[in-house]
Parts: sequence; C-alpha cells; structure tokens
Amino acid sequence: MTTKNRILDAAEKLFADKGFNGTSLREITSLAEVNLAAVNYHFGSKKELIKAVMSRYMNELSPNLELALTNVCDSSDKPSLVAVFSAFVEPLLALNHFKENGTSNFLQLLGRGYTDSQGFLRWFLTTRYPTLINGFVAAVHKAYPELSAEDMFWRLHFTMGTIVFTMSSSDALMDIAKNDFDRNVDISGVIKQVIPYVAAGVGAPI
Amino acid sequence: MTTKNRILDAAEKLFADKGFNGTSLREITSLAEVNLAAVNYHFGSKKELIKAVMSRYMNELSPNLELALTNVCDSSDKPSLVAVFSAFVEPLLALNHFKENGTSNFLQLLGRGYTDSQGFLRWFLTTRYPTLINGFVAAVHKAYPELSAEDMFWRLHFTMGTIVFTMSSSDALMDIAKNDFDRNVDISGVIKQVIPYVAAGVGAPI
DNA sequence: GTCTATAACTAGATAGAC
DNA sequence: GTCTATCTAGTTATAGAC
Repeated sequence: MTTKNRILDAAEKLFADKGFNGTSLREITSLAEVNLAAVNYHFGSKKELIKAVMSRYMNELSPNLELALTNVCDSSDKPSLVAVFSAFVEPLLALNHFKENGTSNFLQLLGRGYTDSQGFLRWFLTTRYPTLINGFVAAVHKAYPELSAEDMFWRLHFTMGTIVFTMSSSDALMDIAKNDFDRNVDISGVIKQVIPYVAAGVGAPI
Repeated sequence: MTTKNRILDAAEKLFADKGFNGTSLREITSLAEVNLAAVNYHFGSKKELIKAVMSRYMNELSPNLELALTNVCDSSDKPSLVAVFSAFVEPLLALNHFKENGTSNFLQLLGRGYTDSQGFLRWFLTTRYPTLINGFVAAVHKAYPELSAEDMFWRLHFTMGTIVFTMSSSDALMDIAKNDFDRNVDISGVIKQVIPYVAAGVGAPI
C-alpha cells in the first residue's frame, strides 16, 4: 500500500461523504495516516487530487460501459429504453469488485462533482470522456428516434440529475427505507428502482 | 431597505450561486454593503441566516402550493399525474412576483440545501413543513392508487432529485441550450420541460 | 519520499467603542 | 444598531532538514 494510494482511498471516502469543499486535506491525510505535505508532493494540489480520484474510477468504468452500450445497439434494431439503462447496471456494479463500495462511492462522487465546485469537474469529465456520452446518446436515439436533439438534451440531463442526486443522498434514503418500510436496500436495489423511473421519463410522450 | 433585508437578499443570491458552504459571511456583507458584524447581530450565526433565507420563501410558497394541491384532488376523482405536477407551476412562478428571480433562486437554494451541509436543511424543511409533503403524497396517491407506499417513497425522491439537480445547474443548462440549439429558455421553460418527464417517471409501470 | 515547521491566508464569531 | 479591531481556529501550500 503506497502513500499515494492511501491518500486516494481516504480522499475518495471523505469526498463521497462530505463533498469536495467539505473535506480538508488535513482530514484526508489524517485518515490515510500520512503526512499533510504528502498530498502536495504526490498530487500538486487539492484540485488535482480530486481529478485523480475521479479518473481512477472513470478509467475502470468507461471501457466496460462503452462496450455495454455498443452491445445494446447491436442486439436489436430498436432496443427498449429500459434495455439501454440496464446496460449501465453491470459495469456500475463491477466497480464493487474493483474496490469495496466502489459503485456507491463512485456514484456519490459523481453527484458531488455536479454540485460542489461550480462545475469544474463536470467540464473535466465531459471533455475527457466524450465517447461515453456519444455512445449513450446513440443508444437512446436508437431506442426513441422520434425524440428531437433538444428534447434528448433536456431529458438526459434530467436523468443525470435523478441519478446523481439519488446517489449523493443514497445513505439517507436507504436509512429511511429501513426505518419506514423495514426494508434493507443496497446500492444495487436503488439502481433497480431507478431504472423504470428514468426509462419512463426519457420515453415520455413529446 | 433595512440592514436585515439587505443581508437576506445578498445571502440569497450568493447561496443560490455558490452554495452555502461556498459562500463566506464576508462575501455576503460585502455585497449587501453592511458591516461584517451585522450578520451575527441580526441572525446569530450563519446557520440561522441560511434558515431565514429559506423560510422567507417557504412561508410565501407553502400556503399557495397546499391550496393548489388540494384543488387538484378536489377537481377530479382521478387526476392525471401531469395535472398533479402542473399544480406546482403557478405557485412556483408566483415567487417571481414576490421577488426578482424568485422562482429560480428558490429552486436553486432548494437544490443546494439537499447536497451542501449534510442534510441539516432537509431536516429543517421536512420537519417544518410536513403538511406540504403530505398534500403532495395524497395527490399522487389519488392519481396513481396502485403505487405502493414504498415505490411512492422512491419515486418522489427521484423526482425531488430531478428537480433540484436541474435547478441547481439550470444556469449551465440554459447556456448550453442557447449555444447548441440557439434557444432561449427561461426558468418557466425548464419547468415545462421537466413536468412530462417526472410525471412519466412517477407513473412508470411497477 | 517523508518529515517538521511555518508561511500566508481565510473562516466564523465577538468584545467593546460609539 | 453599527462600527473597528481582534480572536480563535481553520484552510492550502511550501521550504528545508533528514
């Protein structure tokens, strides 16, 4: 376990939990049990550390997800929207093998990235992983060709919002589900709940 | 224009823009052109200032929205989900008469409140305005009685997510819509785009 | 590569003069 | 009620010894 990786792991956990702005380098280095100065030695700045934490996941997820979306497009002339969104499930859950709580952590980080830090992370992700977005748009277009580019734009952003918001407050939601309905839901349970919702939303009549 | 109101107005604008954590009291008092110490004199703490900013809107919105939801329930034995969500439009847009950019500011603040500050604002709002949530749940239940309490819970939170996320990044989204589609969309345009989406999502087959 | 020490700055909050 | 001045505690970042 190198110092660099100890920092990445600690940062990931704290960022997911309390946001990027809400987490100090002192908390990170303290949890990682490394010296405060190590962050700046290994990463240069807090901003670069944030990028590094996100990149570790994106580099793992991105090829799997692109492949899954291509498969959906190839498997049928007109796939259902549920099929398109279901393509996300396996690549996302695979992050749990990559790292403990990987799926949940990654989705929470994604949520943070869209609301903390005035969108610098959004810019970083969309410019760094454009083929992923294009693959997704292509799959949705094949499933619902009548949807105009403009309506597609809005609905994909609504979907993004549903997902990242749900995930950034998923701990609270799972707690409520347990208290109010005596139901133990994990992150894959939440994903399965959300798919019919977003599929119906994207597929709403124009 | 009292000092207290100058602070509230400045805080509202900055909070909506950069989040609660991302805004310092110095920025607020500087924009309001009042002394730094005035915040603690009038509100006691930053946390209380946040509550005061939100309460000003909630006290304006809450009775109108409750009435609109009651009207939907009374108007039909089985209202459509689009009708239920459309009940939000007028009370929300009325905030623009209450204050310049009121609708947009309020919705962005709501979005911030769910992601910044580890949910203390969520707690404040749900315990302070429970009848609002009950009225909404009752309306959705009348529109879609087959939906179980548990599915209802999830879908309402997904909807909350769609709305607050969209609104907390609505400035960016409206910019993109203008650049990519040469379309000027204002906040009421965004609301009209999102209603079919959330109505279809909540109404998705079980 | 890792440490201590500290620089340089910002935060929220407050005491006390007016 | 409003001001200045300041306190305490936090932040990121870095210089320099080892």
